[in-house]
Amino acid sequence: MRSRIEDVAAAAGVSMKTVSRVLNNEPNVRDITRERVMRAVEQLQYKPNLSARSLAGQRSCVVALVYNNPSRNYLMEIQNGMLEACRANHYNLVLGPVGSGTQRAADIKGLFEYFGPDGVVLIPPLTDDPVVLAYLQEHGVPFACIAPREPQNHIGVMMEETAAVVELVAGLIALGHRRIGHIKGPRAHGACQWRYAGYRQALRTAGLAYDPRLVVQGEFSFESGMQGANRLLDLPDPPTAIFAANDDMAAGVIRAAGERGVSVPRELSVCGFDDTPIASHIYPALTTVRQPTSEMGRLATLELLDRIRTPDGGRMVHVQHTLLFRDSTRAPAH
Amino acid sequence: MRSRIEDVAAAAGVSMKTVSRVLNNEPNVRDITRERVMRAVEQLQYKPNLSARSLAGQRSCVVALVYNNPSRNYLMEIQNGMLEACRANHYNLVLGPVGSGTQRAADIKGLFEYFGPDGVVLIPPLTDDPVVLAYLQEHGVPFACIAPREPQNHIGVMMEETAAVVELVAGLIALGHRRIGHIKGPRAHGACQWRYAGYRQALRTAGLAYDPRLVVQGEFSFESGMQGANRLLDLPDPPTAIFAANDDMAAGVIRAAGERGVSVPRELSVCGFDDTPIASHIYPALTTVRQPTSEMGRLATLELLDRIRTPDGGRMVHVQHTLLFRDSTRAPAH
DNA sequence: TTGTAAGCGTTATCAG
DNA sequence: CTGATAACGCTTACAA
Repeated sequence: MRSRIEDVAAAAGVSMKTVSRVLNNEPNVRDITRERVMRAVEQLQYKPNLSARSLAGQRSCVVALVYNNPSRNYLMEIQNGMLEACRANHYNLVLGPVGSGTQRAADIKGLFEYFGPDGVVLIPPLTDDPVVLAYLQEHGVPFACIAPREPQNHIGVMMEETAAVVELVAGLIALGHRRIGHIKGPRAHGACQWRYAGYRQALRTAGLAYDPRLVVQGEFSFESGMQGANRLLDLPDPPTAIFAANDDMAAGVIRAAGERGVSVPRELSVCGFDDTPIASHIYPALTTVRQPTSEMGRLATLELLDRIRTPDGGRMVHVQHTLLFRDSTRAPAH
Repeated sequence: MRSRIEDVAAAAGVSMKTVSRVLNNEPNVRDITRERVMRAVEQLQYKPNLSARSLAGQRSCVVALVYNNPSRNYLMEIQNGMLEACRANHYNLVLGPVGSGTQRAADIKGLFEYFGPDGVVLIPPLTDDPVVLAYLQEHGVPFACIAPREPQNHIGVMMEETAAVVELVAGLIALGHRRIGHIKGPRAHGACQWRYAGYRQALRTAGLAYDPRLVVQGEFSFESGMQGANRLLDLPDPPTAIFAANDDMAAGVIRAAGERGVSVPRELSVCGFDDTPIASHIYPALTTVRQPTSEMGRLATLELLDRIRTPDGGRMVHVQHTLLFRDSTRAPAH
């Protein structure tokens, strides 16, 4: 049979409460006592019963990852990072997919009624969702945001996306490109505004005029990348380079170019954002920006746990990007 | 405050135990009583407390997905399917990544000590892992397998992979291909033996000789697909078509061909297996076999829950494959 | 610094 | 068929 806290107490010659104090890192225990308890825990291979702990402690020891439509790869990376942080802190991770439209309010309500997570991590595009944010704030649920549009109001993790894109587009300009197209991400994603801002800023810095015809709206999907590319390449004066706001769309651009007989990178340079596996698996390999996504999941969870444990704990952490110039970009033809 | 079972009992004018009986679909409750209780549950918006239930009921209401190194897309699909089945049955899903080598025994032990899942779903390559299977059997833990090498001994889900590959390779032969290469998946994956068997069977049926030089070992990775393709294309008499045991390797084949100036599908036909997103996002789009992966996760979970609830419950479910002939295959050049 | 006793919200036992 | 009462293993008062 599995050992209980009572057995540990007996073995260490102390009371249950003292064992509980040691296990929860509470103060007011002498070091000697603490050690004695730890030894008993070791010997008996004691593992706390999570259900009992939750029931008595009126907390769930659960954090939820709440999401809606993210790219599978992105979600998987975030999830892995969160899992790591959860395990290290004896928390459990619950997945909280929510539907769209009116469904999402009901879904998040159900998640809380059922699992009662002690806190929540939000990823785009839900990071900026007013319905979800309102629910969490009203119910006083601690939450951490990944890549929110308004970082100053929240705790969580972010990357300087604008700066990253400025560097990326400046790289294209340095190669000699003067007409650079952009395929935007969906409006609901706050991050896409940062990426668009970086595109414009890079042009401005280089003294290049902004041509609105070179900017088209995408939806982050491969197909929307193809459509966007076709629109841009149909222009009387088409761009020599296209920056798509994510890798899936950039892959769509490469595919569309291939189908039109436009050679990448000889006749068209393409770059994306995220460095998902597809970026290095398509031909030619994609120039893109790498986010430390898994690390962002881990850090967001850490900040969330901080906030859970202390009312004003947690802050907005910044992580670094990495530019990856690969085979899909080159100096323009002439 | 959240309503408890006691409140429901009071509202319905019955005892707590009777409410519990109704909630757990236990027998020995009159229909009238049952209805009365249900109405009270509705009115009070009663939701059971999971921790209390686990503590008292000596079960965790948790099923674990135990995995090791699968493709991210595959894992994500399985996970989604499991999540659906778990939610529908008021079970919680816990992710159980395990390391390799000696680590995996410790990891799975830790998973059980910590979460005590009521059952486990195994996916390749862990489905066939003797260490993991031994642990589960010794501890009497119910488990379901996805795509196991020895389906007759387990409950879970499988697809007729051999038959699928026979159809696929027969398709290549029908196009006129006579020298067809194969890049195998890792040995630890039982499924790869089925795929290899299908390749050989299709050749045999068509009366084509088996040439061992046309079969190379891969590791399911994009890179190993590139390596395998290079080895096959370096042969004095290279194949006109290559069947890679999964899509990532097939994508690697296309990339390697591109880098050598070999045109796909004009000079080389390529096909994969799984229909992951990359299959439709690379250029040319990949001919492949679709598995209903998410559905497999869902079905495996249902069989597992059946087995958890009744000692001999659960069986090996078969699911259908779908052949997808796309742009990466064509009749050979001459 | 430590211990005692009373819950936490269910399910299981066993009696009606 | 139904109900009172004792677990389940832990934490939180409160006492010492």
